[in-house]
Order: sequence, then C-alpha cells, then structure tokens
Amino acid sequence: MTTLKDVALIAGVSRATVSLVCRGSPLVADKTRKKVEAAMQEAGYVYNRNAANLRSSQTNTVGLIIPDISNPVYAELLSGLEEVLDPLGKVVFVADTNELFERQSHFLQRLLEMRVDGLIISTVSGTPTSVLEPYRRENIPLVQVLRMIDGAPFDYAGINNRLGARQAADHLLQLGHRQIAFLGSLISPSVNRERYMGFCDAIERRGFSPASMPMITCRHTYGAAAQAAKTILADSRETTGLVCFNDIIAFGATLGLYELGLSPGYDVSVVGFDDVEAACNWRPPLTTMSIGARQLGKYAATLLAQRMEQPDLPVRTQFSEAKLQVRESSFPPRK
Amino acid sequence: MTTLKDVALIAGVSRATVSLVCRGSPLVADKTRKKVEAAMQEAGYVYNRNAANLRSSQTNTVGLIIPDISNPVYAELLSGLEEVLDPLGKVVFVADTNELFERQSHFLQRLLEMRVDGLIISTVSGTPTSVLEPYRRENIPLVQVLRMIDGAPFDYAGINNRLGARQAADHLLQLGHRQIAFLGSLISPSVNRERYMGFCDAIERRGFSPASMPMITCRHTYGAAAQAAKTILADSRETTGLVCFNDIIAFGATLGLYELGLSPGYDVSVVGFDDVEAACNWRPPLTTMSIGARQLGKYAATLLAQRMEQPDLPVRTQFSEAKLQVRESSFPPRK
DNA sequence: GCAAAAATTTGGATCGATCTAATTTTAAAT
DNA sequence: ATTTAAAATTAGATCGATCCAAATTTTTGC
Repeated sequence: MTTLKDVALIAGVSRATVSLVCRGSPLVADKTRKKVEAAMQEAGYVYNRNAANLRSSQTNTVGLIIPDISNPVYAELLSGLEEVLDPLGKVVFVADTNELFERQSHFLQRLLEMRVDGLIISTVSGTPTSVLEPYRRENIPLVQVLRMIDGAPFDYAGINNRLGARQAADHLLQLGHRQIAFLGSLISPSVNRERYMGFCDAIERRGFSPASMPMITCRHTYGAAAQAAKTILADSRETTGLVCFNDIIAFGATLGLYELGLSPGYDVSVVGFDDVEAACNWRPPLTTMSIGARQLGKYAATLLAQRMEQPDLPVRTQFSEAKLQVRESSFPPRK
Repeated sequence: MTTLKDVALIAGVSRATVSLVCRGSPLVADKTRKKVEAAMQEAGYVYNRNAANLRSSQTNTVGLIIPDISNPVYAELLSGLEEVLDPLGKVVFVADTNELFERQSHFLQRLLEMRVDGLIISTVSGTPTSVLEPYRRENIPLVQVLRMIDGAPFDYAGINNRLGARQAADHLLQLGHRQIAFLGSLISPSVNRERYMGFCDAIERRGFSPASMPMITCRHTYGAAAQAAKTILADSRETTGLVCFNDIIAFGATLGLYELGLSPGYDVSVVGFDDVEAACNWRPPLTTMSIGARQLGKYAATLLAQRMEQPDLPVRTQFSEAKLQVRESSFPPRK
C-alpha cells in the first residue's frame, strides 16, 4: 500500500506538498506539481479518503434517503441533486428504505457514523421527529424533500399537494366531466390525504358533493391500479374521469382501461401526478401535475449547500406549486 | 465531538474496551458491556467509521456501479445483493453511470479511494479492461454482472443472452407465428448483438431467413418503443409477433399497439426480456424471458463474499439460463 | 487455599492523511 | 547588492479509531 510518504520520497518533496497536490491546491508551483504527479503515477498511488476524512472532518459525501428507488420520481430527484452537488465535489450516497421504518433508522445511523456532510431525506410515512434528533445535535445539515415531518426543525423542499390535486380535479371538471373518481395511494397515507383533500376542494368549489365521487386506494403497481380503475368503472359506469395519486397509478389505470376495451383520453380521461419522464412517452401521453422533480432536487441541494455554508440560517420551508401539464389523456367527455 | 476516550472516562474503563463493545466483541464481560453502553448513551457518542476504516483497512462497504438506475432490473438486482450483503454487515454504495463512460471512470476512482471491500459492476458498453486494472492491482474483489468485458480476469454472473433470445423467438414460432420482428436496443450494442443473434438462430433453425424478418433498434423509452412498433407494423402489416430487447421496450411496444387500436396478445404477440416485477402486472401480463434479477444479485454477492474470503480462488464466470415466462401477451396468431 | 488455566482488560503504537505555524526559496523594489 | 514582500515548502502534531502483546482478574481443579 503506497502512501503520501512513498510518493514524497520519489518526488523528493515533503508529504505536505504531495497532500497539497492531491487536493489541487494553488499553493504548489507548477514544476513541483508535475514532478509529484509523475511520482504518483510511478508509485501507483491511491488516495486514501478515510485518512483524509478523519483528519479534516469533511467527507464530501451527502446522504440521500428515499422510500422507493423504483419510483422514477426519485431517480429524477437524484439527478437534480447531483447536478448541484457534483460541481461542489460532493458525492451522493443513496439509501432506499423501501418504506420500512427499520431500514430508515439503520441508514440514518450509518450515515451519521460515516460523517456525511449533509443529509437529504424523504421520510417513511409516520416517521417521528425524534429519529432526526441526532442530526440536529451533531449539527449536520439536513433537508427534507417531498415529505415533511410536522414541526421538525429542518429545511424542507416540496410541493403543495392539496393545491396540486385540486388543480388536477379542476382540470377535468372544467373540461366538462361531472362524474370523476380519485385513485389514491395505500403506501403514503399522509400525502394521500392531502391530495384527496385537494380533490374534494375542487369538487366542492363547483358545488358538487365529494361523497358522490368514488375514491379507492391501491398499491403503486400497474396491476393494482388497473384493477382499481376497473373496479371504479364497474361500480359507477358513468365515471368519465380519473384523478390519480401519481403517474405510476395513472399508468396502471390506463392499462386497465385498455383492457376493458376503452380508449384512455377518449372514453375516460386520466390525470396523473408527478410528471415523471415516462409521462410524455406514455400512450396516450399523460396529462399530469408536474412537480418538476429534477428542479426540486436542484433546489433541495441548494438549500443543503447554503446551510453547509451558514449553519445558523433560519429554517426554510418551501412549497412550490405543481403545474398542470395537459396532454392527450384528458379530453372533454364524449356526448 | 465525543470520542472513545470520553466514553471510556465516564464508564471507568479503557478506550480499548469501549472499542470492543462498539464492535460487539464477545470478549467483554456482560457487566462491563452494560456499563459502557450506558456511558455511550450518556455521552451521546457517535461511532466514527472513518477512523475505524483507516486503522482496520476494512470499510464494510461494497460499491455497485450500474448503467441505469431507472431500469427496474437494477433495482431488483440491488435488492438481491442487499439480501446477501446486509447480514454480512456490508452496506452497498450505488452509483449510476447513466451509460456514460466518464461517470463510470469517476466512480471507479472514487470507490477505490473510499477503499470499498469489493465492487460489483455492470459496465458501460465498450468499457476496456484497462479501467478495471487498478482493482486487480489493489486486490479488491470485483464481480461483473450482466455485462462482461471480454477476457477481463474477474468473476462474472450473468445470463446467456443468445440462448434466451432464441427461446423467446422460438416461443412465437412455435405458437405458429411466421412473420416476427426484433425490437432491439440502441443503448447497449453488445448485449443487443447477442440477443439479435439468438433471434436469428431460432429463425434459421426453422428453416426461415432472418433477413425477411424486420429488425429495428430504439432507445429504452416507452415512446421510442411504441413508435418502433408502429413503424414495423406499418412497414410489414403481416407481422404478428414482436421479440423485444427488454421489458421496457416490450411495454412501449404494447402501448404502440393499443394506440393503433390493436390488442396486444390477441392481434400481435409481444415477448419481453428480463421479467421485471412490472411484467406480471402489465396489461396484458407480459410474456418474457425471466433472468431472475434478484437471484442474480444474490449470486453475484455470494461470488463477491467468497472472493473476499479467499482472494486466490480461480476466476468464475457463470452464464445462467433465462427462463421463458408465458403470460397473456403471447398467443397463437389469429386465423 | 493455591497453582494453573481461562477470561477480561489495557497502554501504547499505529493507520495515512491534514493542519498549523515556521522556514526556505523566489521575485520585486530600492 | 540588499532589503522586503510574496510564494512555495515543510516538520511535527493531530484526527479517533484498532491492533497487539502484556497485565490483570476471575474461574477451575485438586
């Protein structure tokens, strides 16, 4: 195992100088740098980050804890994060909790022990504030995304779910649909509640009764969503619009419609939520509420970066607005 | 920042003993352990992994480099890996190259510097053996999955692509289809070549000419695949079967069929490749070649674990067989 | 109760980098 | 040429754990 010392010996300089070269310091003269780099090459030197981290108490590592890696929203979020953190030399350590509280606790502890410079987290449903307490105590910058723990003293970047869902439902109502249903989530009860409330808001504002509109929850799989859509249409044949908890469920719903021989967008309109990349590639292209996951990731990373700079900034929580993205899965109802 | 020393002071024992407690050593007496644990609690102690790693040259970290996190195959692979590595106390550091060679090089270097205990990698198309050389030199266990670099001196766990694709095509031929097409990948040329050869094999063995069967490549998006399917059906109306490079493309193809007003499985049969979890949830449930991604992940992790134990084991390469999973997207052609 | 064996505990060296403050070298100004 | 300022380099302490061999305590057998 070759170390700084070996390289220093070959290059005929001190360990400190080699260290400076490793870190790309502007302090070393060009000539020396060349010499050292050649020596590194010759020695087959590999930088030891553990040693560096120990001394400098900076790991250039950021943790990301998410509940479901297979949901493309989080992949997009990650890509936004990296766009901001990469140039800062930070590398992102991703942990997928799979919506399990135990796993989340495990990763929280592990990342703490790794001394990440910061943490970005979308908490498992029902997480108490207390599990984040060690981060506050150790003064490790932490940003919540998409899911927020009530009253937790941390920055937050997410969207206004209630308003977004209201707009989604309103879009269908405005197109003339009079019987619409909400296809909700079994996985994320708290967010589901918000979005369902938004759905109800829209209906009430038009003077209709939410109670007359079907609502059904399902897991986030195509099969479950397809089944849910079929159930709704079987129960209330006159339904012409589906407001879905997210795009995954919307995708599944369209599959269910196809299976019934119906034409999504023509016979029954479908609106999703999230606007993942696949939404515009879907057939028919999916009308959905865009949350701008990439952008949100960039914003969350920025919040984190700023808090790393100034730990004493006041806590900031931002709810951005989801934007309606009209595509071909929604049309006025057939006469 | 509290350290072992602080805890030791409170508990009235030596640093070494506290260290043993941290690592769950059976050497310490029960009474002492209790005392130390209480002291840790009281001091709010957080284990410092960087310090530990430096001294012990074991990080209990395994790197995973994959080309596309949004492809569920890799999510399933990861879950298989974790199933084996978690009980060993190893944590997986996932890096998504997004099929970019530069990013791959960057992560390879970074993980080396982090001193991961091992690496599992699905290389970017066209990766030369040389970029893995440092891992051989540093004697870091490395296992390739799904994609193999010719002649690289590392363990490999993957599947027989050519045979798998042959079986996929053969399934359709056996059902009676006489005009079938191959919907290939633009993203992964080497694997695509293998699978296309398998497709041709099946056709030749039946005495037909592969040249008469359409073949078209596309990116891994629903939109691109839907378009490709439509192009094929426009060019050769008599096509009744589609063999797809993977499930994503197969999904897109069925969407294209729906869009044409055709009924996938009934009018045109579709076969995928991978058998991701969504395949059985698709509508119609997708006939596909199962590669058992989870199982493959478990196997790759086992290879890695074994090599960690015994670095001098001979190199092992295993090509398992993809298994045909017949579902409703394939039927005999209509008369 | 005592010697021998087994079980626990421990001090001090060590891992490989960074930090600090001081020293040496080079360049600029007189 | 000499002084001064700026640039580049460096020695030695340090980060917080683990390792090792030795010291201590407890248990066992007779």
